[in-house]
Amino acid sequence: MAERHTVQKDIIYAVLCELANHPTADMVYEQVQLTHPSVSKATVYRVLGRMAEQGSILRLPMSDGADHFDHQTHPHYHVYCEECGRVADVIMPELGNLCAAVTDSCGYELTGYRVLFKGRCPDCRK
Amino acid sequence: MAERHTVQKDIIYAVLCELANHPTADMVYEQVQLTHPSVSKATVYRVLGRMAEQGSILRLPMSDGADHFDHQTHPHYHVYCEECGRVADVIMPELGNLCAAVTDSCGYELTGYRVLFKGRCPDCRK
DNA sequence: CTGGGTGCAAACTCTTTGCATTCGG
DNA sequence: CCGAATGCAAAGAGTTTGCACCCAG
Repeated sequence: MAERHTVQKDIIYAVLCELANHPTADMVYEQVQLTHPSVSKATVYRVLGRMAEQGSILRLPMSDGADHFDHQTHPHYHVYCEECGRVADVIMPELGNLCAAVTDSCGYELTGYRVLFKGRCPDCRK
Repeated sequence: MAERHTVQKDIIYAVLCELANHPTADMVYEQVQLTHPSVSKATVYRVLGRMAEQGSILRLPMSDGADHFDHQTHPHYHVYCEECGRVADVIMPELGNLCAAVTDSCGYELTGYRVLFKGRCPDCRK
């Protein structure tokens, strides 16, 4: 019943940290392949999904298809470059105060919120 | 070259307004089927996609799979019920001031941002 | 030993696309 | 008429799942 420790988990988490640039599950898979070709895609998806559920990593749903993952779990925001698809961190004060207003206006009990900025990254602007 | 007016467009837009509850393309398709069984799913996706591109409706990417659509085009926010999937409008002051801070912190040229709240709707809370 | 984890391939969901046909202007 | 829009079915991307085998505790 207890969760087990496996080599695959270590590899996948290590790759996620190494890539750092908010990769998709598929990007993680590709990178894992380079050093550990025997790890299957299903395992990468399962491990990332499980870790995201447990809160040890973050799942970042982007507007365009694939979810990205972030090994940084502290609450922060992201910018998505609409030209190259790159994702960067945004440093900004918390918006926690928004939630109260929302509950008041619609009667929903809030559990969280998600903010995603879009634009063009410094490289694409040049 | 000019865009043409077709019956399908009218039907699809009418259904979108009628459903009002931020339906997915598939929900729109199902509803269209009831009265106009000859309209194909591809057309529903194409028409909704085109209208969203032109700005006559909004595409709302949700965390869970399918995109939802909104016939209300003025800028506003949404809450997603994690229990039943329902989407509601959120009345709240604009957050435009956020963008300046973001450009400063990461060097991205901002084109927009997206906010999505999550929680449980009044029905699911009871 | 035992059942959680893995690998593989097939299945699934949402969406897009190629192509022949239709029909609006 | 002419080409934008449609219908159909097949393909595509991203992700999940069933099942037999494997291995961590």
